[in-house]
Amino acid sequence: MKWRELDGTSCSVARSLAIVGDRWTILILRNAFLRTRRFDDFQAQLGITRHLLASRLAKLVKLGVMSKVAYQERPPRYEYRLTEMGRDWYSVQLALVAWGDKWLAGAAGPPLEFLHQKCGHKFRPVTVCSECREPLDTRDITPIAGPGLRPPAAVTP
Amino acid sequence: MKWRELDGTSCSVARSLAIVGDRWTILILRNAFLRTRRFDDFQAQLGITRHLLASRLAKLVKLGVMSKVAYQERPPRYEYRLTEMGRDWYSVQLALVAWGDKWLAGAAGPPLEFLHQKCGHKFRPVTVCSECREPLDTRDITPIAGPGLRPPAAVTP
DNA sequence: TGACAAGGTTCTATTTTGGAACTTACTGTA
DNA sequence: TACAGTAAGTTCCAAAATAGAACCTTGTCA
Repeated sequence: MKWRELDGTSCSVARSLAIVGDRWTILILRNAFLRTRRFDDFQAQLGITRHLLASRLAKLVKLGVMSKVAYQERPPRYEYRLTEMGRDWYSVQLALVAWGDKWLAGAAGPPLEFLHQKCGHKFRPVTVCSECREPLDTRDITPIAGPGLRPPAAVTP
Repeated sequence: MKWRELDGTSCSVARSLAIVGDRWTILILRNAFLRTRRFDDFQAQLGITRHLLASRLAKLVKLGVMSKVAYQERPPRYEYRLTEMGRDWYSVQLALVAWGDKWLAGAAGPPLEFLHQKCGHKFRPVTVCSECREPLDTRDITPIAGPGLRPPAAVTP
């Protein structure tokens, strides 16, 4: 299977990956959350080649995850900002950070911690059920067919 | 920057990506959560080439995300199961599914829905603060240096 | 006039994938 | 005994993506 066939599958994981499924894209978003906005800043911070950066940013803009906004007219200069869709990616990033902190940080502890302004505490993100607010565990969850499911269901669930 | 340099960086996103940062790996884990365990089943369900599947499974085993267990002796046959580290990946997958469902499912609705056995309801995963249990919003969160932070902090946060 | 800046594009070499066929070690059937 | 089948890989070559560096464009500033 080629990658461009992925977003046609009937699976939200696959469809998400068709957009953000390469590592550079995820790192670009990470830095966008840390307030990076300009081409040269992304390039310097990430060490990505300019060629790939241009193509990834264009893709993110095309798909609505970021928007390209002129911040001056002469000469024309642009910056890249997260859209609402892009800001919403934050929950995935938090989950990714939590996983890395738990399993990969080792004895040194996590490289970054997070402060929740609303309550003033350092926190970990916890994924809970929208209905009962209990933390979710794999074994308590049963996937069922949704309205958008297309066959072949068993092949690409 | 080459990919093998990534896991040396002082960032949990980058370190996580060094393990699960390609699309096939994430799809392998997706199917593992749907109870796939054997080489040929992964291959048939995903349409991945056998070559890549072998290399990705080997990597997941080496890094402790999955384990390779013999399920018969003669002839020797193996299956791949999620370890605790692998099962813990589920929160990331849930976040990914939720993002895809929200932004990519379109009018048809999500392809899969999830039932929470504990409360009996269909649910969405919600990411909340471990301290105050309020849902997290990007703008309420401030990253601060953690114990595992190594310079250059500004370059690869 | 020349140096500098931001935001790209173009070029080639290297690395990674995709696709298909082949291998190994056994089992079950004719 | 020969032959087909199964699970889990490995090998090979062609096609696609990435890395690294240089170059281009439009403008400002000294």
